[in-house]
Amino acid sequence: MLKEERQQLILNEVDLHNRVLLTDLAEQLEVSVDTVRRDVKELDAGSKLRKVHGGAVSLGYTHTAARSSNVYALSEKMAIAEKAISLLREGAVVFIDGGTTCLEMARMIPPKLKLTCFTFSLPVALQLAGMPHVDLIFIGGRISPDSMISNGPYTIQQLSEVRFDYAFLGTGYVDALHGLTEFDWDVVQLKKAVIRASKKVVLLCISEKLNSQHRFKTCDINDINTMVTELSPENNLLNLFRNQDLRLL
Amino acid sequence: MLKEERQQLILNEVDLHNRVLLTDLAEQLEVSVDTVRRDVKELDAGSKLRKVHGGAVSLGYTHTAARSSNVYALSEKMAIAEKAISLLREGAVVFIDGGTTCLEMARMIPPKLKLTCFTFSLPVALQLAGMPHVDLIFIGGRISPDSMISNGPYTIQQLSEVRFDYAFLGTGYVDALHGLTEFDWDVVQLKKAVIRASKKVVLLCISEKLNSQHRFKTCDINDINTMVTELSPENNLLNLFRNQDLRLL
DNA sequence: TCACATGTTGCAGTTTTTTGCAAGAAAAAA
DNA sequence: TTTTTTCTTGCAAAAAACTGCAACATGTGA
Repeated sequence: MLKEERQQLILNEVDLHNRVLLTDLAEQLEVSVDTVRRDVKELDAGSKLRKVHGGAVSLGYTHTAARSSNVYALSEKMAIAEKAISLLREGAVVFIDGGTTCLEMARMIPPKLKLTCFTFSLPVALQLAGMPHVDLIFIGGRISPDSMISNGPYTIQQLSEVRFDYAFLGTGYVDALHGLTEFDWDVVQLKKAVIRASKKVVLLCISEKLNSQHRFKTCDINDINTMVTELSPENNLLNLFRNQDLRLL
Repeated sequence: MLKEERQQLILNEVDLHNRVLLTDLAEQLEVSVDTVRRDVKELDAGSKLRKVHGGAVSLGYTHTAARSSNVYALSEKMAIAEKAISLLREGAVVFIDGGTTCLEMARMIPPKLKLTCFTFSLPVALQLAGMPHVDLIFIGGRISPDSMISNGPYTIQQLSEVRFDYAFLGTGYVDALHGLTEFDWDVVQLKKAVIRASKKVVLLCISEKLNSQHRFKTCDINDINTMVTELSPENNLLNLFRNQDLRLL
């Protein structure tokens, strides 16, 4: 039997049953487990399936969320994400908000860093689900079609039952005086719940949003422990935020 | 024998059998393996077939192999999805399982049909989240990186608090005698919880899976109300399932 | 016709690929 | 924790691929 042929059969089997054992495949194909293992390794390298301990799983689900081509101010957001990541410690329990900046952060989590991540954002979850070293817990509820995050009383209730070391939050608007504000009342309730559930709150915020505000208030600036922008912490634009306990990064 | 003629015969063989061994060709054509090898190399360079170690495979054959983006047996799954969708009624509260068949079903939900959909599959959720007429509720919990679904006690507990009109389920393995079985014990617990939460259970199952089984049992065939395959309900392959209360579609 | 270039084929020696095996490491299970 | 299973690594045998070479056929031009 040709290697090619064998690998095709492995793919069939995996796609059909979602998950198969190497030993089962070996028996079925009448080759040694080592051979199957090598085949599966190759197919994995070629992104045809995913190799796991003892077997292989189908890749049918995982459209590895290709970054939607046009993210606004991507380079700034990547800079923010990079700084935010430097706050992560092995074994930490963190929450990651929705939004493109937080999504960028999720994407940039180092592949060796073991974390427990909570999120209620589908795109963030999809991103993190592809990382085997990340223990991912999705906070369910009614999904809002606009933001792709779960929201509502059920979600908030679940947030009341957990506790994060760090919450990495985005915001619609931020102002030194008026704090974090949002367009949506629902979103404010949700973010409040996240803040209540976190020991420390890190705000990821592109400098363009500084000194803007809207109707509904999430929290004061003082409720934030660390604010991450793409600017240097010494930048004059941050002067109004240079106070008390707020750490700039 | 002319080289041209010989190469044509090689192509015929490849198209006929999808794969051939160089040694077989050599014997058949009564030339040395080296000659065949050189021919195959040329044909490969001309994209007439694909040369692999020890033989050659047809291009169509490898094309189905390189379906990283495509779903295995897509047309069958679409046929199943279409039939399953015909069971949906305006305003129904349904659960949709993970897996490519169910994902296909989610994708094909008519744009005017108002539904309340529950799921614990990230890809399915992502698909449904884009549909404004669908009220989507994600059942949260720890996300398994393999299957992109939430699982574990938390998920199961939440499932115990809801009630669906219909649950559209996939399965790893199905057998008339042994019922629905899975590779993973966890998955079985989860599916059991779904079945408990549903008034009616619809199994979406490609015919290729019929008469296969694995270690852990989800339920008996009798616990399923409707089984949907891509086959006509009268097909002989379904004879073993033609019993009692099971409705074939 | 002859000399010569060109292309094809088979052979031999060497290199590469594939495969299975075994021992220790790592991971999962009990 | 201990036990079992799986993974990794290195190795060796077998199969296949590659290379260079020689033999042979075919065609070309003098």
